[in-house]
Amino acid sequence: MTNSTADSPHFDKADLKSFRAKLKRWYKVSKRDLPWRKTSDAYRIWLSEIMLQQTTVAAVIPYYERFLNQFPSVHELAVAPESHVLKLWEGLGYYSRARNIHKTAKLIAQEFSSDFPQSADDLQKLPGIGRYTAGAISSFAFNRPAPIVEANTQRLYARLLAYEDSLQTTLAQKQLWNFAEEIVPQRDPGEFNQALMELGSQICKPVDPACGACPISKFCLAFQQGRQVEIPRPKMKTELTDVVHLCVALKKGSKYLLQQYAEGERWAGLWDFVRWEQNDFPATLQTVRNKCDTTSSGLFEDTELYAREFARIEQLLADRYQLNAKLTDFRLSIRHGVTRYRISLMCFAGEYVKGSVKTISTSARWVSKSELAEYPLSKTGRKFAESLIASE
DNA sequence: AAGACGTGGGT
DNA sequence: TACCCAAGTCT
Repeated sequence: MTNSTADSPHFDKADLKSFRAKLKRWYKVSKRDLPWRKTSDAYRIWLSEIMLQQTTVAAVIPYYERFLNQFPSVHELAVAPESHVLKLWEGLGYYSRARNIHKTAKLIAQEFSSDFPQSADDLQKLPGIGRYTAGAISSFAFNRPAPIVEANTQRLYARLLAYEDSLQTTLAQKQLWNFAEEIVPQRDPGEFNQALMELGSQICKPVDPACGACPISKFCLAFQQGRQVEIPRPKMKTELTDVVHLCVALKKGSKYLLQQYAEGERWAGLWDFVRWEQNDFPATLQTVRNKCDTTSSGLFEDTELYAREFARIEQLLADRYQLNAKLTDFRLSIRHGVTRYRISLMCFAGEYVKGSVKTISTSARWVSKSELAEYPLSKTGRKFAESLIASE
């Protein structure tokens, strides 16, 4: 092997052959028994790859099973309404994946008579399929010798090459893809690629890599130099921004007001109670929240505090949506992170009085308690809904 | 080309 | 607690 800045091949022929053989032998006995490894059905491979984007295996498995149960083939998926797809995706995150997988299913059913393209280049033209996913489907399902680079293999390649520079640059990515291209075999490329990923996740871990158990450590430049813990270089960390959201479950009779997030908004396609960002959050409410976080008893006795704060939220609702309501309850405070935001969400409940709900959203609906279960809600929306249902 | 996009688990 | 990370893609 040569150093990481060189563009010449990193393995000679003999090394490469030995590398592949050792990796293969290791994978045969070490591979995990995962649902999507029991099939070569392109539809199932595709679904698993989309679900696994930025998502852990443990989180995916139950979603994968449920999804397949509901949509056994691309046809069933293609003819389903988008809301059903989103409902099955609820809680998994990155919901554009669900919208794209549906879009692509329709394309494949209609334009390709339900047959998946086999080449990585053609696959990559489809919504939600980038270079990695295209290579994965092409190699796993069709045994085409397409290279792959994702989190596990990226780390593995970087260590094999003792790649010192940041991996986030265009140049680094290009070099990693070149390396992947060099090592992928003509014979059993799918198994080879999966073996690389498995090795990356089980042995060549981000922290505390198990080099002692690694079948290919003798080819690893980082290991030879004792630098496997410092390679790859850690990513630059991004600052978190604190934001505050207010959320109100407005009730008219026995129905709650729900709105659907629009295209381009966070949680697009999902539904939630009336909810908005309110960063000039009154300090007094901050106090309420803190009290709620630390103790629940005693909080609800302070009726005066509540009367004052409810009035404030009612005013915000009126100003913002020309919607009149009578708040009755401070239900819960939820904190959660979304990428680079840390959201403090305060959830209130109350009775609708008057005003047009169209001012909230063009797709606002009054929904009964039982119907609530059928709508795809955001994570926090679901928590809130559960707490409302529990106390009814 | 940097930033947006969600959530849960591990340390 | 706070921070890091996970089978990326899109704009």
